[in-house]
Amino acid sequence: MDQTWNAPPDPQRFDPLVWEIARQIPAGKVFTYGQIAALIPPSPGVPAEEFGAHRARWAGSAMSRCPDDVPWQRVVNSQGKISFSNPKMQNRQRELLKAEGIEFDARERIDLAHYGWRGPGDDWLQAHGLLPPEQKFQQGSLL
DNA sequence: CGTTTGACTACGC
DNA sequence: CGCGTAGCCAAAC
Repeated sequence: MDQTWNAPPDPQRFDPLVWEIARQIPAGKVFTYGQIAALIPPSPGVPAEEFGAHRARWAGSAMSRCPDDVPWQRVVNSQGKISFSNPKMQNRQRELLKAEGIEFDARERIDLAHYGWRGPGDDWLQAHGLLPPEQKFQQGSLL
């Protein structure tokens, strides 16, 4: 539970981008915190290395504050597991995902190879000022 | 005002 | 494959 650095230096820019990307995730698919964050350009003044080291957690932080129209249940961690520590919330997310046709294995894990979303199209990314195709997912090594 | 508590991930055992 | 650790902030109690 050592959370370290919870929020980006520019949540006003970062958070809305996280939410907008999450809104693109289709029902029946899931995306990870790290994958969302990997599409966002580094915050001004933050070294790429440092940004990469914390962005996934920052994405989680942004999701904790997301507007009602964001399908928050479709965002899981890099292991394909639900990231809530609160059991009540874990159940809520699991039920919502099951209702969308997503299956969990015996260890409460989702098979990302099968249910993982491939991400927004390059055209969409470009239109939203996000990372160009050649940099997509390549910043750091996070998922 | 000190403590507790987090929607993460990679990596080493 | 499961479990612990680093990272070392900040808002809510």
